Amino acid sequence: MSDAPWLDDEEMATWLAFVGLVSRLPAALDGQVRSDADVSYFEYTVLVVLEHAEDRTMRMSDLAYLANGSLSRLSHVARRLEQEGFIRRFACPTDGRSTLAALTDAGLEKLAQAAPGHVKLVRALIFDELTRDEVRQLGALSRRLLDRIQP
Amino acid sequence: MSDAPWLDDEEMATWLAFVGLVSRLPAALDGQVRSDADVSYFEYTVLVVLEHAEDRTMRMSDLAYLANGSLSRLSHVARRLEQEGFIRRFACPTDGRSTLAALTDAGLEKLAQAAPGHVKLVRALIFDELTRDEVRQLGALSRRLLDRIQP
DNA sequence: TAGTATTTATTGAAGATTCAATGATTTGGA
DNA sequence: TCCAAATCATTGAATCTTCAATAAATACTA
Repeated sequence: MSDAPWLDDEEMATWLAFVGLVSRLPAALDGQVRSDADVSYFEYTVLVVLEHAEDRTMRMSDLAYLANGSLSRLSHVARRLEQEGFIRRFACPTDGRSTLAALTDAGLEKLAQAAPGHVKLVRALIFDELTRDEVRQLGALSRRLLDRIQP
Repeated sequence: MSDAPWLDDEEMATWLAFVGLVSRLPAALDGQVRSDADVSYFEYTVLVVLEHAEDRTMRMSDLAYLANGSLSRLSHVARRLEQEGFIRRFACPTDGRSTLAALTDAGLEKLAQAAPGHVKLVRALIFDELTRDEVRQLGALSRRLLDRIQP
């Protein structure tokens, strides 16, 4: 129980900066899509994932996974998005347990509202700060750390 | 409005991994402190920040900043933490607008409950995966990106 | 094939966070 | 000094998320 050595100074400094980033970035992203298109960042992500799916359609559980959220969270959000006409849901023809969600034209317009500002913000916050090598570094590190977390 | 070029493949791959990490890490951290000590990760962070403050005491607004949360969020959380006896609040003697929050002995015990598991998890998820050079890389990148977000 | 376990999705309730409004105090300038 | 502006913190309402329970369909196994 006590066999894990504490972090040294360099690890601690890294951890503080990294966890600060992880804590603050979501609010920054959320603010932009909310003011540009009146959706949360999670809602925006759901729409983006659907946009890139075949037939703009995807199973709820796959959608939840790719949007980095729980199925329950997605289910609540999908109800709201469907009520506002940005997605529609229907039973999966090949597996009776599944529900498919599809992006509507209105949802596509919603995306068009938020996307330019989103790209601009991601550039301003992340990529304008990094050299090409650093982009590769960040990508490689992120993929490895993500693999440790994924269930 | 359309002068921001879209992300290229390498940037997009980096962004997807990074935003996935940012989305999923909080839940992983939250799960550990919640099961070890029945506090949220934000509550845990508040206690940790207080632990390292002079006299284990700090102004609410400074505490909110260092714990990476809004003042309103802290205010709600502080009420809960105070009710459970982990912190106490009192008026600042030098500035009548300010409230000071102090960690109690019970709060210190609470920290002791969560800290070993937290260090172990942070090691398992982050530092066990990285070489010393990569720790420095991640720290340097995180600090620069954090500086772009800070208000 | 029957019966059990697993997967998929939704729901309602409980709890947490955000937003806007409020109040109190201090700061700064006329 | 006095007044307006800014700072600090709290609160309640609205919204969002999590958790546990439920239900339906499919997969597995004897």
